Formats: sequence, C-alpha cells, structure tokens
Amino acid sequence: MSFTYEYARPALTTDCVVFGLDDDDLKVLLIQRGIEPFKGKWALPGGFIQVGEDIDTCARRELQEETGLKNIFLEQLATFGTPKRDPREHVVTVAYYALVNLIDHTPSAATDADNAAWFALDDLPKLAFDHAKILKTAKERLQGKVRYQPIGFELLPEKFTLTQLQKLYERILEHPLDKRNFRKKVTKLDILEETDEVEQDVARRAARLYRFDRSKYNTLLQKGINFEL
Amino acid sequence: MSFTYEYARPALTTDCVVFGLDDDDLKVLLIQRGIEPFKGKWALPGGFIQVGEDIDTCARRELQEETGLKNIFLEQLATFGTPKRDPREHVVTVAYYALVNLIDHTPSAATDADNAAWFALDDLPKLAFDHAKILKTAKERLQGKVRYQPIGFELLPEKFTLTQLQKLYERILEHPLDKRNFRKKVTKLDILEETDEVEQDVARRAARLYRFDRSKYNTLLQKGINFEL
DNA sequence: ACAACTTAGTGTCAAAAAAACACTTTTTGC
DNA sequence: GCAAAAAGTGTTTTTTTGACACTAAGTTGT
Repeated sequence: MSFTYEYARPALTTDCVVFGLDDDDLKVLLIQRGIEPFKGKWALPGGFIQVGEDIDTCARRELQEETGLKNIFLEQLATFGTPKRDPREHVVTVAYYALVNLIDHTPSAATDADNAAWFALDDLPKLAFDHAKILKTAKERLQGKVRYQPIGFELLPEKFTLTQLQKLYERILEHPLDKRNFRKKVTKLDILEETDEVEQDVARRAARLYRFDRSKYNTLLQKGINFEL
Repeated sequence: MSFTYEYARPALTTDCVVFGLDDDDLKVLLIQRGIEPFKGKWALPGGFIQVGEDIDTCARRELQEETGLKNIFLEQLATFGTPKRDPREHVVTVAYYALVNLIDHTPSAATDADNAAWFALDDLPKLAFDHAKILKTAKERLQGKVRYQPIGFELLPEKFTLTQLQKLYERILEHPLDKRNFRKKVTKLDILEETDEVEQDVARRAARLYRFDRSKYNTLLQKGINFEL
C-alpha cells in the first residue's frame, strides 16, 4: 500500500527529551538506534506521526513503545525542521520534553531500539541527527520553566525531603542555593504538605518527608501568585 | 506530477500571528481566505511547507506572499496537529508569532487572500480552523515573553516616547502601570538612548523621543542581567 | 555508654527592589 | 492670559532578597 499526494511532503516525527533524577543526578534517557540511519548511535526516543494521530499522542506512544514509560509529565518543546537534519529526506520533528521520577517509572528498551539507558547531562555520547541541539534547547527550557512553575516535583518521588528538593534545583539551575533561604522560600509558597513520616534507612538523623500539594498549587495559580525559586 | 510514500503523511503548514501596534492599540493581522475551506472567513496568514524548505523560511515566505511583510521579528510559537483541525485532511501547522511596527511596514493583501486587515485583539471576527486557539496561545506567549525580554520595541517605531512605551506594555499586559515606577525601571535598565528630538505636531507639550539601544542590550544580556517590567 | 560523625533544622540583619503616592512644568488652543 | 492636556520628576514604606553559623538529632564504632 502506498499514498500519493499532489505536492511533496516532509515526513513528520516526534522526539522526546526525557529527564530523570537518578540518585541526585540529573539524567537523560537515550536509546541506541537499532536501524539505519545512525544505527548503533544514541538518540532521543521518537518516531513517525501517523495520520489521524494527535501529536501529543504520538509522542506518548513512541515513548512507551521505545522505553516502556507512560503516564508521565510531557510538554511540547519546539519543532525542528532544517531540511538536512535527517540524511534520508526532509524530516520535520516536533520535540517534547518529559520529566519522570525513577522510583515509579523504570524504562526498558523495545522496538527499533537496541537499548535504552540514562546518561548524565555532562557525560553524553555523541548523538544522532540534530538531537544534541534539541537536548540543549530542552535543558534551557527546563532551567527557565523551573523558575516560575513547580514542575520540578515531577522528577521526585511522591514523598521527598527538602534537601532532595534543593539538590534537584541545584542540579537543574547549575548553581548552589542557600539552605535557609531555600527553605524559607519554599515554605512561604505554601504548596508543600508536611507528612508525619521521615526518611528510612539512613545512617544519620532522618529528614522529614513532604508531599507536593497540587490542589493548594492550583488555587494559588488562580489567584495569580508568582512562583519563583 | 505527484509524490508517493509508503506511509500516509499529514500535510505541513506554517501560520503566523502578526501583532502590530496601531495608534496605541494592539492589533492582529488577518487575511480573508480566497479559497475553500473557510472561503471568505478570516484566518491567520500561512501556507504549506515545501520539501527542502526550512520552517522559519516558510513562515517568512508565506507572510510576504500574503501580506507583503518582510524583515520582521518572527519566532516559533508551537505546533498544532489535532487531526480534525482542518476539515480536508490531517494538517499539522507550525505556528509563529511576529511583531511589526506599522510605521515601517504596511501590509497588503496578495495570493490566496482576498483581503488583509488589522483587528483589535478584543474585537476579533470568528476565525477559520483552530486559529482562535493559536491566537490565544500567541497572546499568552507575548505576555510572558515581554516580562523578561525587551521584544516590545519591535512594535514601536525607531524613535518613541516613554509614554508610548508604557502604553504598549499596558496593552500587552492588560493592566495599568505606574508612570513614575515605570520610567524609573526603564531608565535603570539602561537600554534606551535619549535622542535630542521631541514629538512633532502634538497639541500639547511634546515628549522626548528615545531609541532602543540594541548594543547596550546585548552587552547586558552577556552579563546575565534580568530584564523585568 | 559515650565519643565521633553526619546531616537536619533553624533566625537575624542589611541591602535591594517594589509599590504607593501628587504636584509642577511645558506647550497649545482658544 | 487662561484653560486644557500630558510631560516630567522624588520620597517613603513595604517587601523581597541575600549573606551568614550554630544547635539538635540520630547513627556508628569502640
């Protein structure tokens, strides 16, 4: 079966930059390509959009097919369509970025991918296509977004300590934060719920666990409160 | 001539939300469609991407073809690809937004468009396709962006008064600003150059004209200064 | 049991930024 | 020359930010 059009059309794909927090380290999920072009090279998970399929749906589908990840935070990043970014033909890709917490979601390789693995942001292999550029854009977006929207919580498990939260922000923003000022700001925002639990199995004083309170956050958003860290 | 592919492909277009400042009023440029679907309805200027053409290039080309506008500020907004947004078939559109000053750039209708006209943001006709949604997204982006990047100047003529600048920000942000605080902030940023000219032909005290100093702005950006109004 | 270690948790003060607020000056048109 | 209209200009208060260091709690090893 084949499809014929009056004018030539670029192919359309989605690609996804998946950020994950692994042991206080910010990482990206890459797959090793099982097919040409760039067979054997590391790349962002992604694939072709089907006609009749919503773009977001495509990004989620490809992500699940290639890494097993589902039900995660996913947002459109930008569209990249320089004619020669794919050696085969003109391929336009709609890039997304996703945030996952590695406690609840463990990825695994699947179709078209030999392998899926996490790479630290400062220790990346050479990427296929223009994926290095897409990744750079995604990192900049994450750094920008995290300042005025509490999306960082998507990277943490449901319950977390304030130190974990601070370290996460330090990793994303790439500079150290003052502990007291950080805690002051976070508690003033009033979007955290203090649980009555503490960390388990740590060889020191255990820290209190907190939970992100989405309903408090939503009411704050309505009132137009600005979130900034 | 025709083109055949193994798998079906959505069509790919660009659309552009062009903002312009007309007599202190923020407006959008729309074209009246000369062909089906939605013939006679108002829509965003845009059209099909050609294979081998960069997406930005396509947006600029379509804009020039349909409105005559060129050499203007243009930035990618987002990509919209809900399957039924075009009644003919699955069409994915990469939306852009542009800022023009109406002194230097006067639009005119051309190919595929019966007519091109400016509409106030709060007095829009019903738009074709999902263009109302795209326009809403563009307005939100403009409101967000204008807070930390001095893109507002793109909407003003080369020389402008501080009152013009303030009114522009008030139109975009949709709330009044304090005159003294506004001027304090703007002058502290030190990205304006005071000219030795004043307004002409006004039936009151003439205001001093200023010019946006792009080189000062660039050096500030390098130093990582944050711009916020 | 206690000493040593490791991280949790906490408050004050100074500086900077933001917000509120009103009158005088300049020019034009009548 | 006076009424109208917008230009231009500082001060004070409040809020926010940033710098800064010690005690408390719990664990481990002896």
